[in-house]
Amino acid sequence: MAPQHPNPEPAEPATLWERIERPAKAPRTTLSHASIAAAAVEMADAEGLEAVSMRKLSGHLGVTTMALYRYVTGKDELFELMLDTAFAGRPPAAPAPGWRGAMRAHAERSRTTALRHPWILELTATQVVTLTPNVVAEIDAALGAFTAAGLDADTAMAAVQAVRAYIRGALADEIGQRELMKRQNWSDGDDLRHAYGPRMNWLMETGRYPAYRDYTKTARRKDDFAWRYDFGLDCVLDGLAARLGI
Amino acid sequence: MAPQHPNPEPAEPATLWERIERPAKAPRTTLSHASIAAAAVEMADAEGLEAVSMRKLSGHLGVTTMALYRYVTGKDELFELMLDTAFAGRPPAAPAPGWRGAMRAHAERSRTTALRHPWILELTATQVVTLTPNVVAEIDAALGAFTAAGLDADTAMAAVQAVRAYIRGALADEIGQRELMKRQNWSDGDDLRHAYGPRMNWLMETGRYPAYRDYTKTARRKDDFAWRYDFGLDCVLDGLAARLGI
DNA sequence: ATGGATGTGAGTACACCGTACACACGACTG
DNA sequence: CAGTCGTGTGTACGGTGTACTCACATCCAT
Repeated sequence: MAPQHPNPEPAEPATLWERIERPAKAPRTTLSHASIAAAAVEMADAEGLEAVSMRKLSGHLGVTTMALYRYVTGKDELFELMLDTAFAGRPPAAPAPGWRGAMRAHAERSRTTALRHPWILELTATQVVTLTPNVVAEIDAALGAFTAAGLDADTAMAAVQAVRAYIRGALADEIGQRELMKRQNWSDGDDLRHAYGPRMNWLMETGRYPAYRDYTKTARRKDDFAWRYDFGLDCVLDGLAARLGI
Repeated sequence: MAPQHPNPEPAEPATLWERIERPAKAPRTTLSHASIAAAAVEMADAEGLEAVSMRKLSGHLGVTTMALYRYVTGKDELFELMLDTAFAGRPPAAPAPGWRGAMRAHAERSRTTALRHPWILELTATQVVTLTPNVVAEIDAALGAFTAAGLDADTAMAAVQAVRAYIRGALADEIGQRELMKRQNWSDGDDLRHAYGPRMNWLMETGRYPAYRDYTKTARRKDDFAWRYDFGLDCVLDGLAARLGI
């Protein structure tokens, strides 16, 4: 055992964001948090989240696998980095009037981001820590919009969570369906339901799901994602307005 | 190459649920879909979803790994089986009056199930196919509740999806926070925020998130999950009632 | 009753994954 | 000019999902 250093640990910066902030000495400048994150996001966009492995990512960057671990303590932190990158560069606070406008803008931005980076939903469900700087900024803005309307901290957070919960769930639904269609090169939802059929048909044949069966036969807006998204969002916002008197 | 059978493939049952239905000849009866699913659910409940591997599961069942593949085409189908099992045995349609009662019951059942099997949310986000028989039954019941109130198929589905989207998102939030607390043996949310601190504190110190910072200091119901859940649910239901005139 | 068909579980093997560890290089600081 | 420390390299280990082949138990038709 070596001379046994007196201080067990000097003062490791510990958190990822703190480490990023100070620009590092830069002896060799091949890699950076930004370049790693960008490459990972690109890979996930193109081939899906499960295609992002430390090996493939390092190969894509022309670097050994273990080099990544200088910037990231493990794959979890890589995911955090990706998440924050996906939510970066979005309009800080669109010129929307009142809390309602702010929440609509928030919802629209969320959908745009999720459609561009479908793996986000998978990530936020798996990941333990999802509160990256850009995500916190988003929540902070929403929170501010409600407190500005006169709500106390608890109620404002409850309102924010109600809206964000809906957004998250609705997007998870939509993305899930879209990914299923994409995976099979289907353009139309009818294709989906047709080849989804082997399972769905059999289930429907059992006659146990009359309402669902009726829906599949008579519905017309089965693929109108945007309409359904806005419809649900309006319900939540209406409910908030009525219930909180704002 | 053997005599080259004329029919390339006789007629494989293909879908998991179809295969389950017919009980199979049963030459050896060590395993069954039910026993596999039950063991997997038990493992996931106890040690988390990531602890469920084909090897560990087979070991737990006293069987070789590959034996499982006689009942399941791959891990995806195992997950499907688990999902369906988790949603099984729930009261088919509680004696709740009207669509509103039905949706409240639906929401409560969903929360109970999610708290009992936290891995469900992780699963539905990752899984391509989440429409297992028991899940479809749930949707069918909800759909029926709305059509009974006079809604057409499209609107009824939009309403169902609005409610289910909120439920899904809200539970994902709650479960995520609870899992984070459980993972560290924290009992209180303050513990969470305290040790979450290294990251959170630093972010807050930047002063970039005034509203969020204010919330962390003045809020009192930070851990009242049930209250927030019901609050958001009521908002959605109020919005539906007002917007659809039901 | 008996012989073959049929499905079951065993065993082996492969490719891939995340990451721990020890080492070599090279630019900045003194 | 010399030393240091951050940076990237190489190797290795344990774990994963699953494809393939083979021995055997059970049931059905004879």
